[in-house]
Amino acid sequence: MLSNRQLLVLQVIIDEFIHSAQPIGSRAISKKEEVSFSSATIRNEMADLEDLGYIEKTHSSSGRVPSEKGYRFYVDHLLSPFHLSSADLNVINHTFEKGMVEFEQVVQKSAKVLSDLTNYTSIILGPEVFETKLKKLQIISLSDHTAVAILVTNTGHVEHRSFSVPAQIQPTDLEKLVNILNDRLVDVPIIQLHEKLHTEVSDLLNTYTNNYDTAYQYLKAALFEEQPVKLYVGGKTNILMQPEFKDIEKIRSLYSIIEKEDKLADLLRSTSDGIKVSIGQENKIDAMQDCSLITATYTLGDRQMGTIALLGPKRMEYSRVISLINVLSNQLSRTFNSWY
Amino acid sequence: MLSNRQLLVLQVIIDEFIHSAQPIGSRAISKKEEVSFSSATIRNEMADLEDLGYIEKTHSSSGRVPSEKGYRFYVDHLLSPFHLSSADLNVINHTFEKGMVEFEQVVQKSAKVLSDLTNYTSIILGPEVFETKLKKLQIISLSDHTAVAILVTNTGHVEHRSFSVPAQIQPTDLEKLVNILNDRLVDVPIIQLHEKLHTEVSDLLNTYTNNYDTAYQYLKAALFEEQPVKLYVGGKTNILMQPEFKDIEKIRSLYSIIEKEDKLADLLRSTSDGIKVSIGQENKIDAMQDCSLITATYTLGDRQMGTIALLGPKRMEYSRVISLINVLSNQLSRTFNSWY
DNA sequence: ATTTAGCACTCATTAGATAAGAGTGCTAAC
DNA sequence: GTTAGCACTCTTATCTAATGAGTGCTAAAT
Repeated sequence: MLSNRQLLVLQVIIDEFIHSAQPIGSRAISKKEEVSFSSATIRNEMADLEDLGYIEKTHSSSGRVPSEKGYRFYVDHLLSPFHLSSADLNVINHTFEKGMVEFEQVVQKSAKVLSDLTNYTSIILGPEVFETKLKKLQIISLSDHTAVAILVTNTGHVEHRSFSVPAQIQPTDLEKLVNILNDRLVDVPIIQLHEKLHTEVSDLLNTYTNNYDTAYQYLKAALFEEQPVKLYVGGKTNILMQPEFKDIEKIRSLYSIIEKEDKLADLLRSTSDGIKVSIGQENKIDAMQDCSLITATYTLGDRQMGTIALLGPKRMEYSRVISLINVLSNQLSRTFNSWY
Repeated sequence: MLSNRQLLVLQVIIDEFIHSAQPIGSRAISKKEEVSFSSATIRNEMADLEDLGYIEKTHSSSGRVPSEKGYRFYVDHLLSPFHLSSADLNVINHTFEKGMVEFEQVVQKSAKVLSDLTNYTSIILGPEVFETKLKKLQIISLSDHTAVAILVTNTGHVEHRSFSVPAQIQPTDLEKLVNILNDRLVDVPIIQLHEKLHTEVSDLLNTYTNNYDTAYQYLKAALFEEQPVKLYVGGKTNILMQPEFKDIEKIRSLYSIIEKEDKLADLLRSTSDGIKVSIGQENKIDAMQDCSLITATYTLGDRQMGTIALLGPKRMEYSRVISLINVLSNQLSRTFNSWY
């Protein structure tokens, strides 16, 4: 169990290091006004903290740097609730106050705000389509052999896909097909669409000429095959500002992860409720071993809807960042809930 | 006027430098099999080439490096037609052979192919909407106070925007409005849409109740206000591989340009027909002073439709890259033309 | 009149050597 | 328990050769 003085010393070291990115020496600590002990005393405490694994030296006579265990302890026990500046709150509120009515827009702006305010890289996943239902399905012929299929959800999301129409299918066939599908599928949750298509609709279609069947195959391929991940990344270049990433090799490996959207999406999707902080090695992904990832979920009703995350160096402004993410994920939840 | 031998020396220097990124010395040149002179002779020629401004030293006793004037001369006069490897051609053909039917898809894939094959950063602008016409306009009510407007062009492009519907407007109002608009505007080129809306339609609408007018204002705002630039960038991280960008500061300033899509779009839009190479200072943009930008246009009929570009270090594989861009822009033109 | 061999000279890069400074760990005194 | 004092360690910066790649020039060879 750490003594109060050890807690204080650890706190000061981490706070200072977060700002300076430089190893912290005993003298620097003893000079802080909340500390009233000599540097020699601090040195003794530091030696103990090092033995316990909370801090490290970069070389035998250097100041101390937080270890991952140190960060972990800091995040779990030393984080005082942070008072966001009214400037920060203003920026966020200002973003949300103009009436946005589209998922994408809201999420994209959120990602931007978050990365701008923190100077880290923001990643937002979702929203997932649990509650979204089919509002309308439509096929519009463009020419004899091409058409575009459009799917609209009750959330205002529009999915579309062009496809080429085989010669044996008439535009009227497509029209009838769409009518049938609309009859049957409107208000069906998107997530069940695939299943419903198989069970209910294909029977129905089989009673008609086989033209419908082919047309249906095409339509299915066009609209439902790939549900691309919706991932929004903001402030990619902020990484370049961090002194811990002055090494091009590190940047490269980190960027190559960020570009792999599906990997990243899986990572965020696996998050459970609430705010979670992964520090360094706690991250499964190799290239993130020098990073911290903070994730929070936003919800619609009691349903988890998506994840909002921030990627930065281990030396993160945890306190402020967690508050910001908190505010923002709540704001997201509130906004989406207000729509339905 | 340069002698044949000077041309040869210049060519070898640039070719070598493009591959090694290292200053080229006289001995290395004299060893090349196409060169049959001693290093001393080469040195004399190099001194002349330097006086003429085609090559430079990095310091007083270093080998030579091409100057921008040298690159310019190389591109203008020394570029032998490059035989693309069949591997390269295969990759490109393979990309285009599966029946893609959507602008976006084609352009996106092209950007990816181009950056993958070259290891530079590809930027594709467009396609512009000269020839595209309105195919269908639609408004779908999502709830009492929100709706989504969808615009479909004859090219299969779908534009959509959610908006909130003021209380005084009824869903039926919207329906009527859309019917009127569809009657009048289908097959009107997108580019004239704005104008036509003002001249023809607003008169028409004014004869009805003013509800239409408000609804129309909303619709206009939702659909036509901002025509976002369609810019596709591939291989952003390839920049990190280039030895000339080992300086974080340079990377940062270059990325900050790439992120400013509108600036970039303006840059590409200003391109005239054919292939154009901008080397270093020839680029207007400060952050690109160490880069070369190669642009080509693709066309629909005789109409310039968009621009395809490649951004890399001045030390670019001009020959190969230009051939690739050529093939790809032709392929783009061919694909689009085959659709209409 | 070219071309080339030879050589002095320049400059970047590297390695070692030294000095300064920051910070520690330990001991002994308070 | 706390602190002053001091030896010790390691980093960083600066300096000095030493090395080597490459040039420019001169004089000889073709």
